[in-house]
Amino acid sequence: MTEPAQARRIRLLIADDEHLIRGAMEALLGLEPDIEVVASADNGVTAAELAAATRPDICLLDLEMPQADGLEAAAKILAAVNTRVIIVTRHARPGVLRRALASKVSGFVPKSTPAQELAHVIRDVAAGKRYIDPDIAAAALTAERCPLTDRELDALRVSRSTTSVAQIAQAMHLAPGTVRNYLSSAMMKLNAASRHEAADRAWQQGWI
Amino acid sequence: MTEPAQARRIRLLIADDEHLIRGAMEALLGLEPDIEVVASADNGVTAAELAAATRPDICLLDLEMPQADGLEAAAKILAAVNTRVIIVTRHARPGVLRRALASKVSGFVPKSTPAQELAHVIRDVAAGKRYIDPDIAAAALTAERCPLTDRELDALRVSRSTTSVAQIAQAMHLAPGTVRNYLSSAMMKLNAASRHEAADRAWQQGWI
DNA sequence: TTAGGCCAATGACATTTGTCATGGCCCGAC
DNA sequence: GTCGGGCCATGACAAATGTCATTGGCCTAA
Repeated sequence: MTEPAQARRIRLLIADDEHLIRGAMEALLGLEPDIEVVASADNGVTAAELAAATRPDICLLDLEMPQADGLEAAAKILAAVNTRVIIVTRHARPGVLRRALASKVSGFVPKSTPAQELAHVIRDVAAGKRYIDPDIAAAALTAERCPLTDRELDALRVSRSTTSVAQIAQAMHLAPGTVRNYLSSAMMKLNAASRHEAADRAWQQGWI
Repeated sequence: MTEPAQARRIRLLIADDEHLIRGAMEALLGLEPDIEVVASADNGVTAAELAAATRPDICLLDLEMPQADGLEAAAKILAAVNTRVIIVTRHARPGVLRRALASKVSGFVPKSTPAQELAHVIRDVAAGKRYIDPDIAAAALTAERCPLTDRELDALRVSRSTTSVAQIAQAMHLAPGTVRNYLSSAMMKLNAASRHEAADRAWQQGWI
């Protein structure tokens, strides 16, 4: 072999909207001898563009980002580029992990992970393994599966950004009464006392 | 002088609830020759305890922390220890800056600050200066002053954590109708269509 | 084919909200 | 002093909200 082990470094893309954190991760991970940061973005859209342009081995995506969140970006990237995705998140809502895994994400870690361990995870994933933070996995497994129907989820989603039932109905092209029914049944299933509470709860669980 | 300039390093306390970020800041700032990280905490209460124990020159406090947030911790620390406080925050709500300055905080920066610049800020503050992020300052100055009365703010505060007016009324020891009036007038002043919207808006502005 | 689930809609209903008019209290201006 | 004006508090009223029962179309699995 003419090529030492060092020569084939892990090419890494980092996406996080907070400059301080992104910079810190770049600096700390760049310090590792076998990791090379080849791109960094502050939102999901440019992350996808840069991934297409630089074809990194691993993409480290923050879940909470403007324009396109980590999951949307992951979907776009994985469809276009042969790479692996690790999602980093602040609040690990159980349902999100389920959706992340469904879209072929390879790693899922909270921001409470020490940088040292994050480097380990990156190496593991680069080697073809998967890594899911044990706490998040446990939470996702103990968490009950979503009891809501598609339209109920839709209604809750829309209700998060609107005030009146009339607006929700208009946005969904439905009769107001129908919307109230969906919201009502969702509230019953989640035993919430108002649609806001229901929407909150569904969001906390990562269902919307 | 037998003591070189290097010998008197800036003693720094870091408090942030996210391990990844805290670790990154410790590592990056500790790399600076004139800065020494002497303590780190993951919540406001232990931050205050450590500040009392280690008496750092500068305390770098995240605004969003469990147990006690950055402002509460700052108040406790400044009352007990002769030190300076820099607040780091994710979402810079205008009103919070006002309150921070009222409690003698010396610096206020968003998490979008590059680490390099953060080091500058630390040095400036250590030298007795103040530093306020220009964007946040501008937002705080252009932001209208709170038009709400004390009771209205109380009602909004409580309404964030309760569902029904009846509960709010009980918590405030008022008749339900009175509470609805406060909420109503607050909604009018903030032209919101529901109390949740009003409470959200007031929170966004940093009034509660 | 039949039963069951989801979707969509409607009408009646009790409750909860938000709005409004009103009155007492205190304080500063004239 | 007394006259507004702001804040606090209340109850009455109309509108929006959530609940419930019911209907029908559609699709899927047994």
